[in-house]
Amino acid sequence: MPSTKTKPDRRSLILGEAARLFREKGFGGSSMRELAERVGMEAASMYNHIRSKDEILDAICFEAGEKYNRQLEEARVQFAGDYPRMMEAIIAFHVAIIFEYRDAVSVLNNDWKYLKPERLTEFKKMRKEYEKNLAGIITEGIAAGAFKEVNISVALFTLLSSLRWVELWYKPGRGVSKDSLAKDISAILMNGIKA
Amino acid sequence: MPSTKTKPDRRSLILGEAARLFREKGFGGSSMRELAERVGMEAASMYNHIRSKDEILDAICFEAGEKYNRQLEEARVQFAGDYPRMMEAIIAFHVAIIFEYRDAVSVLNNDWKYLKPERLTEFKKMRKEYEKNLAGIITEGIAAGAFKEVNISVALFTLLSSLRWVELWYKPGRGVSKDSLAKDISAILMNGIKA
DNA sequence: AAGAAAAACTAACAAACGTTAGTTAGTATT
DNA sequence: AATACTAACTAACGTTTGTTAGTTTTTCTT
Repeated sequence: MPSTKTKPDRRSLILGEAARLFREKGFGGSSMRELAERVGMEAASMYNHIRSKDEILDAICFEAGEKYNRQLEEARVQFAGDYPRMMEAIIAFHVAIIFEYRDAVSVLNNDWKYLKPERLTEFKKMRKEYEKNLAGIITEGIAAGAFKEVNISVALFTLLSSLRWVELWYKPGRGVSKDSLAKDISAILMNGIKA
Repeated sequence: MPSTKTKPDRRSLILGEAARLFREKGFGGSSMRELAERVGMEAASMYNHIRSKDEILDAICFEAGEKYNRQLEEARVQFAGDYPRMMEAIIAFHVAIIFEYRDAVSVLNNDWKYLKPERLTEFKKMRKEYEKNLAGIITEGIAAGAFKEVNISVALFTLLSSLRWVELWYKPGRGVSKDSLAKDISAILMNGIKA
């Protein structure tokens, strides 16, 4: 049979450790030598598994980005027509992705601007597309009478930024479950804080 | 009379240009030579006005941080007892500071982690204190019956992150006034988006 | 067991980094 | 006019950077 979990998979190890390091020190502040130390090999040895430092950043950003794209499409079809539930699902999967891929999400959010020019353009396109889809959902929700007539751009970015902060704020050890966190965020964004 | 606007004030020029550069490329991604080029002098010449690259970051972060502290204290006393209005004022001054000191705010938000260890500790303390004050306001607002019984930490970070995003999203040329933006954000955070 | 392929190593490169030293030109003070 | 100060300059320093070359060790295949 084909090896299912036998491979050590050094490349994934490097990418994962790189995400951790970039999260702590930023892309520019992280050196290949320090990364190599964490991985447990010499800097030069890593080049047997990756092409360049830029390629590492590239892989992390786009792999994480695609996770978001897939989940958004899934929520779109699964809760078609039911906008409040769809929105809750969107909030929930954002939280879930952050819980599972915390380091990569951090890199996606903070270090995307250091992508090589050509790929940077593509990344921005992907991101804009995501925002457009999400804005579309809000617009439809308003049209369907499910949402208030809020400013769509402001609602979009309030939503995205509230979710982004989870990555910056959430500390794994604190015993906060992702379900309760998603629920609390939903409560505030859906109903506000005013009594 | 003492010179009120006669001084060229190279130090401020350097700090301002540094904020712009750090915003674009990050602290680690910005070199003293590139900064010097933007300022219009040689890299070495800047050391007549600043002590080190770290000192630049330090000055930007703490100066911007103090603006927030002052304004929060002001809102606290000005709207004592009226929690909805106080919250709206807080949202408004966050937006106002971002409109006026966009670059510095970006550095404050993104590059604070590169402060020298000793100052980093102090910065974190300042930040934690700010969050504590804001959390206190929310808590009091709930006790006074002005706010719903939301999760305080989640409300706090939803608020802060929604405001933080303004810096990332807002493009100066787009003709969005800071008053209308503050109003739209307030509407969503206070009342939610659900119809 | 032999040979091939993969993955580690050491050593070194050229470039860029923050910063210092030493000097010079312009400006203000005496 | 002499002096002191400010702010610019050029040149260079010692590190660190990402990366390559060449070699040796480990692992897989036959």
